[in-house]
Amino acid sequence: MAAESSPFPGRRHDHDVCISEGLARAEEICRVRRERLTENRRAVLELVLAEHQPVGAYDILERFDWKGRRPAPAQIYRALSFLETLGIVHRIASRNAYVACSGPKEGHGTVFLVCTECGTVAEPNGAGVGRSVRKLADDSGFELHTHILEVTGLCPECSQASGV
Amino acid sequence: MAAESSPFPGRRHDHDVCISEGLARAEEICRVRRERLTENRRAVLELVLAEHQPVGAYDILERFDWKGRRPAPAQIYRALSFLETLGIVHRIASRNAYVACSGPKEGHGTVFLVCTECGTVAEPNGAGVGRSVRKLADDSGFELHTHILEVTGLCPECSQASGV
DNA sequence: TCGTGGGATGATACATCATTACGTTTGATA
DNA sequence: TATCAAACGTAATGATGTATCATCCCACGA
Repeated sequence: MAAESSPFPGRRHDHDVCISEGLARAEEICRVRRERLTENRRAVLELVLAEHQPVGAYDILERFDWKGRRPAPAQIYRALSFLETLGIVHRIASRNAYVACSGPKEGHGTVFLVCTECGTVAEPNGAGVGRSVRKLADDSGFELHTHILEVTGLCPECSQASGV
Repeated sequence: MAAESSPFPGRRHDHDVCISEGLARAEEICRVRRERLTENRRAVLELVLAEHQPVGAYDILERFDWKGRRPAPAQIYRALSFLETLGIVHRIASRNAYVACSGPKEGHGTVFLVCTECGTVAEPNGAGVGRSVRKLADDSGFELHTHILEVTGLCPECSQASGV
């Protein structure tokens, strides 16, 4: 049952759906916020959506073939920070890399499970952890603004594979 | 009462004690593990201990005046990673910076409260959060290895100052 | 005391990640 | 269609982190 509610994508999930849903969400958010999902931003988002692993900015740069040209780093970083403000891309600080948000849930963008074997990143529901963090902050007299939790270990599939 | 158990150093705490205790702990750990706290490592540790704020590797490099010479980055990074394996220095990934460990507690090295105003970093007892994280991992079928929680906000003093 | 072997250092170069600056283009809207 | 802010193109630079390899130093055993 844990597996059914697992935030990890199955081995054979239809990844095209992830991509099209991600793009659709981006378009929707832009529509609501009256922002522009330009060609550049959309192209970067597609490259981030292409995998469930975190991607480095320079990886994106290398894969970025836009009408034969290759843009400068600034262009990638501009798109990435825009997508971050939209909340559809998150930065994994411990890896200097970026992942597409797997969907708007509670605790969204605050907890990441990073598999050290296959690199896959999942965003579980962080509500429980969020409560612990608020309690911790209160007890310490700390006025909480944001928190990021990065967990490393083995995803269900790699855990199985490495001999349970 | 929360204030009394606050993990934050008081405004006028005796910082020399922090430094000497930090060095003493490092010596003790090295003695037990049969490692060498060389001049280089000790000097880097002293510079990290000098503040309760995270320090960048290149900040350390600038302040590093060793017999008139200035070492190369690698030397600082080598000392830092050694001190990290000892568990007396932690890396704050979101800031690419390093802080001295405030002491061996439960949940040690996994939760950091970072004040965005004064930069002070505290390590509260992370036991409660640790339990939430384990539960979260279990529910997701994730085999947990490590976790790092970085919380940003205002420390008690800055929170007071900014008008409660 | 002397040799020896492994860990630590010194130094150079390089790799990776991210931002600044500035002129040009584009697109919404008045 | 005139205007202006936002986004882009490009170059340069800054900030952070590693690789490599020769040399040095120290614990330890002969």
